[in-house]
Amino acid sequence: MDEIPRRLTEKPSWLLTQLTVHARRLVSERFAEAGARGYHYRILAALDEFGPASQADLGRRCRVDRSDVVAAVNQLAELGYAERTPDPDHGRRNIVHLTKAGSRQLRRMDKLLDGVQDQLLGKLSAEERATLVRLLGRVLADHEAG
Amino acid sequence: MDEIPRRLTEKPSWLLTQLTVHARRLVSERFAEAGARGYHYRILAALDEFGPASQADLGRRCRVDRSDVVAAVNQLAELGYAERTPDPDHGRRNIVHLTKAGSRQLRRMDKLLDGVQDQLLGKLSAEERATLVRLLGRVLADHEAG
DNA sequence: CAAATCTCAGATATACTGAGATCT
DNA sequence: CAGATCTCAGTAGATCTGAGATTT
Repeated sequence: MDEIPRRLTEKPSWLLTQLTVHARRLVSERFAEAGARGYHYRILAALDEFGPASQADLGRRCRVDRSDVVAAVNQLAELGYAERTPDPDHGRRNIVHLTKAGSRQLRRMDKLLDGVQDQLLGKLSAEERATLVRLLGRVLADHEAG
Repeated sequence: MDEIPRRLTEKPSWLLTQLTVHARRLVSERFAEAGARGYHYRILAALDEFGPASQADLGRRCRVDRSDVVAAVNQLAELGYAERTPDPDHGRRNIVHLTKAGSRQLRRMDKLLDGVQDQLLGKLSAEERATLVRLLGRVLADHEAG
């Protein structure tokens, strides 16, 4: 395996981007088996945890652009995992809600993702994994806040 | 700030991809000030540490696709940061080497990146930063190896 | 013929921007 | 009018694929 320049391997920004490449590949390969995409999981997760919501809310919660929520909800609706109904209190707004098939699909994706996290974190101990998740979570929270 | 579904915030793959979004933005904004791109830094770093190399070697060392090395070296050559000369021992192969201006540009980018790491890791202590870099490095090494 | 190299042309998924139409 | 929403069309950067030409 070719040696990577030290300037890169010492920098958190490089480590993050490179690891993300691996993570994305693992995730999208698994999801592809279930005919799903990353955006689908995000949106299904938000619908499951917070209940029916407008597309704008879904986008804000899942960090998905307003524009991409449209396409993702279209796909979820075609697959029968979500339904879009007009909001009676607001003509322009839609209310998106989870179907039973959508719940099942979410649980299916949960299992696929559990496997991915194991593949991803490889040989880290349970304690090291927890530390990593805690540190990443704190850094992300700092950026989300400020 | 809208609440993120727990399913997401608990998963390392989500944390990595979201943090990478922030990291990339910080890096590319800084690099843009110097008229540079991420691939430029990778390649300049490899040239500096390992000396002149073929484009194929550069690609392997920097994890840049063969196809994108071509474009990046074109740009570096136009900017006067690298030179491409045919390999006398191998007709098809080029040898890329760093110019003095390239060395200076690399050091300039080093300084920009130092600032980025501080912005990126925000409020983590020195010890926490070291832990994070160590854990990320181990995970990445596992994937690179296997 | 196999294997490595360089190059181009195009695809992909994620993220984003601008604009327009609709509604409160 | 401001402000939120939905939608479309298009852009941008990073990564990768396929193919062809060249050379060992």
